[in-house]
Amino acid sequence: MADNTQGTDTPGTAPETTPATTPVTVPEKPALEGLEQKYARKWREEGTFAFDEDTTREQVYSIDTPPPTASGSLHVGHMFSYTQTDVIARFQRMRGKNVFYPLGWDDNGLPTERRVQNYYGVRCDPTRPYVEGYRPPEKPAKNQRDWDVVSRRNFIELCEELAVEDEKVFEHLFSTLGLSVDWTRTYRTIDARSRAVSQRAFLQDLEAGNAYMAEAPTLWDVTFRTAVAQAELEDREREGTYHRVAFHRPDGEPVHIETTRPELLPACVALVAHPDDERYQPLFGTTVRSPLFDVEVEVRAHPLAKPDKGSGIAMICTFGDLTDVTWWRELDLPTRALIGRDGRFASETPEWIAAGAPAERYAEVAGKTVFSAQQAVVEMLRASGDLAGEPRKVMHPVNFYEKGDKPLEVVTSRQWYIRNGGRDADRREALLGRGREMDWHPAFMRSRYENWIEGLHGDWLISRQRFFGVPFPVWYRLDGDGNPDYDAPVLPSPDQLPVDPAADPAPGFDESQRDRPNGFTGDPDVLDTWATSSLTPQIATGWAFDEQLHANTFPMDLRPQGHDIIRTWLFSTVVRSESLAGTVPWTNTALSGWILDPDRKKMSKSKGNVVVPTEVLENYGADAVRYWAASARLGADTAYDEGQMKIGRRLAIKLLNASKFVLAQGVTEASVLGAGASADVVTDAVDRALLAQLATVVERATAAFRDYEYARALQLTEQFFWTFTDDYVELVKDRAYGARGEAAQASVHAALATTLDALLRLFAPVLPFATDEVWSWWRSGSVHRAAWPGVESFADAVTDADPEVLTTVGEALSGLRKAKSEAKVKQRTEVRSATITAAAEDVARLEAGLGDLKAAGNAAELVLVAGPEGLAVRDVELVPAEEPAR
RNA sequence: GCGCGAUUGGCGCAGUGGUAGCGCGCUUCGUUCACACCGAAGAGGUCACUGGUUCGAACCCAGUAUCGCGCACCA
Repeated sequence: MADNTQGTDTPGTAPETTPATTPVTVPEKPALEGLEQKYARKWREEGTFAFDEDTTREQVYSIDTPPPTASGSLHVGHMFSYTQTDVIARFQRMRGKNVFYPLGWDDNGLPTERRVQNYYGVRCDPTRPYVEGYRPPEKPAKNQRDWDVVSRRNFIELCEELAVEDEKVFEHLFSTLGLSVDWTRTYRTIDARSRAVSQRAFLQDLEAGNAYMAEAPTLWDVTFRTAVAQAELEDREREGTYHRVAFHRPDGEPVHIETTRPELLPACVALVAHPDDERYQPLFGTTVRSPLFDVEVEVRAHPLAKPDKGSGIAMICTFGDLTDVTWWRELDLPTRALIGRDGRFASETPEWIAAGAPAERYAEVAGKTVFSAQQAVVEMLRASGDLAGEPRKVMHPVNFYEKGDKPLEVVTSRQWYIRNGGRDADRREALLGRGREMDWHPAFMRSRYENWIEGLHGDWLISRQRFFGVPFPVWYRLDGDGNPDYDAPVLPSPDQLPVDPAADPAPGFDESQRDRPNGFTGDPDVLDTWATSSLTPQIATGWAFDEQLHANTFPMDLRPQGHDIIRTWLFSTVVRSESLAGTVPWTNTALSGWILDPDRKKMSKSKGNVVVPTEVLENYGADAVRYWAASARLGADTAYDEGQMKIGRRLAIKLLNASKFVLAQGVTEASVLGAGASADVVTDAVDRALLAQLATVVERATAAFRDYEYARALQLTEQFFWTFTDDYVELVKDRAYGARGEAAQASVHAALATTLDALLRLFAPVLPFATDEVWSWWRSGSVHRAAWPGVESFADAVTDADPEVLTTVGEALSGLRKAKSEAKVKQRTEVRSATITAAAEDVARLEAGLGDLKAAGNAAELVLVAGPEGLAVRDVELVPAEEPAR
């Protein structure tokens, strides 16, 4: 990274307003309560996080925020991952970047479709005409059959209407949580612009040959009646039953195969065994006849067949699973498809099954579901004696649609695809290369991306036989018989987008010609939601709508997202950006972990263990919740832990109180080194040590933040903060009160003011509310538009400073406290005398801070002795409680 | 089967070559004028195991085990 550490030299952004010194006003009793509302409103009113359009690409840091499903439920996981992104955004803003931080709402897809249906009591039928000014029923009908049936356009309008309500709830949560998104820049994945971008991108991919239509075997969900893509698959262990079934050689000898899907016997096209399998080598090239249906099939060899599985020879059907598809394709086998889109066997007897007994047997399965057909076939096999032995149960993995609950079938259908490297080595390499171009946080997540690409079976199937979604912007001419011409689709021009081919007539046609011979028909399908979600960088940055904005924000700087959707959202976005722009969509990707239950299981609504985010915010405060989120590294699955929020809350309160103390000393902006005071004021070794430690913390925290290690930056800052309050502040109180003269006091004031100033900035990304509150007590503007701290402003004060002075004096103070603690007396008890032995260099350090040490330890006499041992406080003589202190 | 990650005090975690750290919890003490939504002090760990490299290993290398995840397998 070539970025500078300071960011203050980037003009036009993050202006630091430094008028005359702001008067200091500290509340009597600082508190966190109410800060969220106060500052969320203030930031919005003042446009604190507004993106400045008058900018250049170098000044911008743009974030491709995940659009939450607004119709979904609020979850603590939202607060977790969105906070992690916000912390990064705030850091970049303070470094002087013009942060482009829009937020979208994902309202395109099945969850929204279902919610709109149930909420309004309507159903979508894209063949219905659009009704101007349609209103849904007052109350949704109880029975689904009584629901209103509306056009796709009406359905989308209802969706947008409901989404507005849902989004308010999310926006309120995110706002209370302190997300510094630019609320004037929101989009919806179903709004007109997103649809236009999605359709335009598809058309561009089509023109470039990256999108194409093909008729091919496809994974099919019989419940949703739609094709599904590889990325939507999920393996589930299911019980299956192995059936040992006899095929018959011409000489009458049986060949036994084992199958979990005997019902597919009528769809059998071959048997296959491994080429090296001696048992079956004599059979390769010969034919056998299937039981019951008496269809002649070849015995073939293929290396994918596993000799140790079942009987070592498998029956290939069109299609039982994806392996069947592979064999079918590679061995160039015939197609004998029987299972339809409804998941039932074809009702007509297929032509490859002979009349007579075979056809009569087929009649037993015709029209049946897979389940019923299997029962019928097994019964017939038993009767014919072709079932060898008893079926036995096995557990085996089965492909499911991730949202479905019936196993997927393989059905041949005409679908749209986008090239994603699944069938094309060059493209695969290009996409792997893009993966290496991006910085992954954490880095090891890239292997998931690579695993996925290397395991792709085929191109990305993007058409869905659903009603709601972005329609394909495609029409087909119909010939004189009313058959569509798929080879030369009719396409809209870009300025017509978005279009709905179900409602809008094809260009050059009249609506009256719809579905008429020599007329046209609209493509009935909608795009996979990921086909639109994969374009969030284009949608958010104004691709095709605002070229200036797009040029200033794309490729984006950061994609934050969950690691569970690397294969879907992340990968598909890279695919689209590669084909549309020939570039990575972003240069960094940050993968958030999951929120786990205390028992280490992923939190989910179904388990009934969901915590309501608004209650958590109410109980602990936004800064505390953010502290919990920011304490977890990227990629780390994290237990839901309210204990961590308590710590965050304590830290935020402590920050308010410590700041109050510092400001009560008469410290003002003029005391801050670089802002008013000059370095030569800081004369005391303890003060110089504090600033030296601060310099180290600033440098290390900045480096950590730049590497997206915000949790480490927080930890460094926090640790320093506690040293500051527990040791430094205790040590210097005496001088701060002016007990040892004005020069000594001025030195403390400068150190206190400079440290407070830096701490507020360091904490600002994580604790935006408490820090801005303190900022308002003594500074103008918002800390969130102030520059990230650098060491330059106080570098002169730490030249040759020894940071160990504070550490060593602090250690000695601890020793005195321990003596009092062991004597079970009050910490304020006076020490008449004590001896401190330490290494020679530590004795020198103690001498440098002796005045502070005596004052803080309430010690009259401290004898310092140089020795070979480590630091030790001994011979502590305490003034008894009865004896009044001098 | 391939790949990735984790394994550190009761719990949650940091530490990536130089004398084991933080927070919670626990024990004891203390209402000191920033803070009782507090502070001080303390107890508690052979850093999963085995071997190797090194003057020196929680850290590097090889392997093992357990847990988690991703991908693949699906006859």
